[in-house]
Amino acid sequence: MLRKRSYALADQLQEALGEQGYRTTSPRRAVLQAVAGQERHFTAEQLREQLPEVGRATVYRSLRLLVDSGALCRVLLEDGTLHYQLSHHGHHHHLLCVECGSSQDLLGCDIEEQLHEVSAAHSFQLSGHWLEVYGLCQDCQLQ
Amino acid sequence: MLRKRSYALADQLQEALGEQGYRTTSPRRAVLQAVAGQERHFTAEQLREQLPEVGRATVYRSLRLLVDSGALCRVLLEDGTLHYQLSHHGHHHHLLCVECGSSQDLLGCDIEEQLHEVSAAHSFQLSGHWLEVYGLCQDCQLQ
DNA sequence: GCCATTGTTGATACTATGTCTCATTCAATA
DNA sequence: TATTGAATGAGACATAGTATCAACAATGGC
Repeated sequence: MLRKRSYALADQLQEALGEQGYRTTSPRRAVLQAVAGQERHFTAEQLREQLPEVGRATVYRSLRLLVDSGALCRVLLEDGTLHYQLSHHGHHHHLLCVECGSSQDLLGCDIEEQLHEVSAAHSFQLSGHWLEVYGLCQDCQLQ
Repeated sequence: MLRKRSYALADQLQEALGEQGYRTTSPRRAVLQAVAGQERHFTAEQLREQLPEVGRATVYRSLRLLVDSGALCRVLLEDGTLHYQLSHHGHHHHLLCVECGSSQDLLGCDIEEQLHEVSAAHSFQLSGHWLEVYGLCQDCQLQ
């Protein structure tokens, strides 16, 4: 079931890259499948360990490609390490559980709007921002 | 004038560390003076270049000390590099100019409050967050 | 002022997380 | 199927630190 879903997702990612002129190669396909099979955010090295047959540089290159194309987003954990995560929506933020490592997308919030207002008040022309939110998810609060 | 001010600031930092039981040593004093003399955010390596007589490890150790004591804060630039900056206020955020590298503190904003509300709506118990805002400062908009 | 204690230093090795180079390989397409 | 340029992978290099440990030195008690 999961396997089926992640194959479908890998196909979808592959197709998206194809439309951007990138070739279908077997190392690339292996990376896409591994990425599609992740259940949580992951580090580049974690992914690489799952792909001993793919060169290090290729894993990193593929990750960059996926981030640039919007399929993956980078997530900054509280300890400063950078993780990657499948990105289902456009620009959004994450609620990261510091206990179990799960993450929820933070939706339906108008932080952007408020940032625009406050920036304007400082005569600052906003072009981007980075926001991560840390805490305990519902499950971890009970333990 | 600037020199006088940065000596005074260095003294102040030194004193604060002294109260926490840290010793006054000459390498540490050199780092504090260099930090106090920075006009913008800076990287650890930039600081180290200004202090060829101080060991690398000592520069990094002192920076960590200053961050832990609240005198410095870490700033994440848009390119992913980590900089340090004198911290005048408690917890706050930065408006970082992507053109000239200057930064303003983002004050008088209730992002925290809003994050609490939205987290609650997701049944998430907020414990911390990281926010950086990028754009153009007033001066750079004119050019 | 002198000594003992113990925090601090710095040289160096190591780790983590990438990027770059370049000869080789292989996917797309004509 | 021959061509060609994109993609790969081994390995060097870069960046931003942390760990180790012998030697040093700031502080406090005498």
